Formats: sequence, structure tokens, C-alpha cells
Amino acid sequence: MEKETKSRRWKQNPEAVKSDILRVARSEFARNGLSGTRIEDIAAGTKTSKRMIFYYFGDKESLYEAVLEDCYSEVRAGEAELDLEGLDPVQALRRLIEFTFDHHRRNPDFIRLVMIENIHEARHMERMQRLQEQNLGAIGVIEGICKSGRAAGLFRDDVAPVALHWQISALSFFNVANRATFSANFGDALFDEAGQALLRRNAVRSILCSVLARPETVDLR
Amino acid sequence: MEKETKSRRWKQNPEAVKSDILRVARSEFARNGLSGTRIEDIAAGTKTSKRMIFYYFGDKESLYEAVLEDCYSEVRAGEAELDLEGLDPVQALRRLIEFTFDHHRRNPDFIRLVMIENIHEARHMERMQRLQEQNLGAIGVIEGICKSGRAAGLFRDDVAPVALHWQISALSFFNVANRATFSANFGDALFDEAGQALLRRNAVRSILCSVLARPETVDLR
DNA sequence: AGACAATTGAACCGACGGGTTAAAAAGGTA
DNA sequence: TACCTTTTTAACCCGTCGGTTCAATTGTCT
Repeated sequence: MEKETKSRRWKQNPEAVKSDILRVARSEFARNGLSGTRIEDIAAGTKTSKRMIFYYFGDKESLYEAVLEDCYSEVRAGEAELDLEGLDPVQALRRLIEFTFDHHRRNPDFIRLVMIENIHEARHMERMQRLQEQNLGAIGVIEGICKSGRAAGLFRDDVAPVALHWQISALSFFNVANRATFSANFGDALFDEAGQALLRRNAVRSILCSVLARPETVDLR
Repeated sequence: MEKETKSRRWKQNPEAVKSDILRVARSEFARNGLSGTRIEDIAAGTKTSKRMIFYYFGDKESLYEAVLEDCYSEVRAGEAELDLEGLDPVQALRRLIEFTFDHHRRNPDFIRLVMIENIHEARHMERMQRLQEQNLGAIGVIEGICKSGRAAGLFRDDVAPVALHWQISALSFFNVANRATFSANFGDALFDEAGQALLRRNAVRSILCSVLARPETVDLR
């Protein structure tokens, strides 16, 4: 049978077409939401036709879910690049916070898809149980930091890994997700490079500080 | 003319009908977004008809904007109830954080409308310049706390009021806005009463801690 | 070549839903 | 009563858009 090797030399190979569709669909869904997106608008951005979208993905909702899954794994893969080996707990946590903050900024479409999922009460995301492992992985990293931080007597002993992850996510996510309304209400000074550097520094300081047993003993920059 | 007194005894007075429409529209728009909401669904929830909605509000987008404005002023009015007079800066800030955290929890529809506005890049909110005064008021409160905190030597001297407001908003907002996806990914333990109390305590601790000149001198609970 | 499967295009369908028409009913004024 | 303005109802209009039909085309296998 060997479909994977031989038949992958069609006039135009379907994997490329599918991923072309996914790419355009991601940006359309991120921009306009599920009900706000028109399939024809997606088609217009691809090298193929509306017909092909239904041929490959069945219907709009399935396409949306494929986009969500695709985007999620890409972003999670990006997270795996962070290497905290050999760092002491405080430096490791600092670096994790900085990385997460930057990583969210680099992936605005992903943030928007998550916003949209929240509007839908995570209806579609719940179906994607493939994510659970990756999520547990993210928590695992924090658990490791917490454990060695407590062992070294540096961290408070009531730090909960999931709550810590929540804190990091909250600041990183809000920064991207609520930029538009925050700017509309209070100006966009916090969103130029200097402002972002300030917010990132504050994020590191506040989270580190709330986790440390004796904050005064550590340079919070 | 005196329309306000005499003609307000129609069979059914229009102000009541309008606010009935606004009430239902708010919950529909909050639940389904702008494009996701069907005017007929709004009508079905009111005591009046679809025709009336167009009669009073013109079109869908205008209704949406009316809802946004209505909801915004209601929520902002609720904030005015907070009284920080007579508190020292640390207690005032602590109380402001706790209040904001709780206040967001109490107004999920408002949060959802803001999420939706962010999806639309705040397009409609920008048009509502009536909010600017109320926003400046919110910052004013924080400015006052910062000023006296610095004067008393309790706060760092580089605390920026808008950045502080950003921190408070980020945690309070994320807590409500991202509940669905966070739960889907990491379980809902943080969203029962005990979990919420923990997050609130952490929020107070981390923000206070990052603002204080000498965190170790203050009981962070 | 001929049979068969995978892929594509163009035209079409039908319901959904925002917005309108037309006209009646209700209230106010004199 | 006659006449005007405001409010309400029911039926309708029509563009949009998710999804389909059907046949043509392209490629593979033998």
C-alpha cells in the first residue's frame, strides 16, 4: 500500500493543501471567531477552493477544531525549547516567567483562539484530550522547581504548583488578550517596548516575591 | 410638552421595554458574541417583539453598543461603592485588590463583553468616550494610594499607578475570563471556594509584595 | 489501454437571519 | 368627533453562507 511514499506525488500533494488551509483558517478564526468566520473568506486566502475545505475537513466546526489542535501543538512544541537544567530554583522560576511572558506575546493568534474557546466555555477544547499530557508536562516543570526550591529552604512551603502556573499564565495572557481594551481605556504606554519591559519585570518581581520565603534576601532586579 | 410625565403612562412604557430588551440582549451578547447572537433569540426572551428591537435601537450593532455602555456604567457604578477613606496605604491597597477580585467574579457578563470587545480589537468601545472620566477615576484612586504610600516610605518609589492597575486587573480578569480553558486543562480545583480564596490571597500577597519597599516588614497573611 | 480511486470545479440549494413594509391599534389633543 | 403621534403586530424580503450535487479531471495499478 505504501500510500505515504508513492501516492504523495500527486499533481499537488494534499498534505500541503491541508496545511495551507489550516494556516489561513487559523488566522481567520483567530480574527473573527467561529460564527464570525466565513468559509469563503478562508478559501479566498488559500491556493485551493471552498469545495476542498469541505472535502478535507467535513464541516466548519471540525475545521475549527483542527485549527485549535494544530495551533495548540505548535505552541506547546515551542515551550519545549525552554531549558532550565542546571539553574537554581530562583533563576529557573525567573526564567520560566520571562519565557512564558515572551512566548505569549509571540503567539497572538493562539491567545485569540483561547479567548474564543473561553467564550464557548471550552466546549471544543474539552474534546481534545490529547492535550492533557502536554499540560501535565507544563505543571511538571513547575513542580520540579517548587520541590527543589522548598528543599533548599528558598521557597515558602505552601506554594501550590497549579496556583503558581495560574499566576504566570494570568499575567502573560492578560497582557496580550486585553491589550485592546486596556489601551482604549488607559492609553497604550504600557505596550511599547519600555512598557512591556516594565510589565515583565513587575511580573517576575511580584511572582518571585510571593513565592520566596524571605524575599529580602534575593535581588529582585 | 412634558412628555416625561404625561405620556409615560402608555399601555406599556417604552423605558421599561427598552431596559427589558437591554437586559436580555446583555446576556445573549455576553453568551454568544456579536455575530453569534440572533436578534430573534433576544426577542424571544423579552416581553416584546423583534420589530421593537429595531424600532428602539436601529440595528444589531447599535444595540450591542447600547448594551456595552449600559453594562459598563452599571459595573463602574458598583466600583464607586468601595470606600478606602481613613485606611493606611497598605490596607487601602489590600482592600482595593480584594474588592476588584471579588467584583470581577460578581460580574461575569461584563467580563465576557470585555472579552468580546477584545476580540473586536475594542472597535466599539473606542467610540464610547463617555468612559474616559470613569477610567481616570479608577486610576486616580490608585494614584492616591501610591502617593501616600511613597510619602510614608512604605512603597518603592518607582511604582507606576497604571502598571499597578494593570497587575490588579490582570489577575482579577483572568480568573473569570479563562476559567473554562484553565479548568479544561488543569482541573477546576482552583475554582471552588477554597481555591478562589487561595488565589485571592496570592494576588494580594504578590502585588503588595512587589510594591512594598521592605516586604519583610509587613504581614502578608 | 482500461478500470478504479482520489481530487477538483462550477453551479446550485435552502434556511437562516437581519432588516423592512404596511397598516392597525392605542393614546393624546381640541 | 376628527385628527395627529406613538407603539405594536404579522407578514414579508432578500442577501448571505454552510453545505451539496454532479460531472470532469488527474493519477495509479495491471
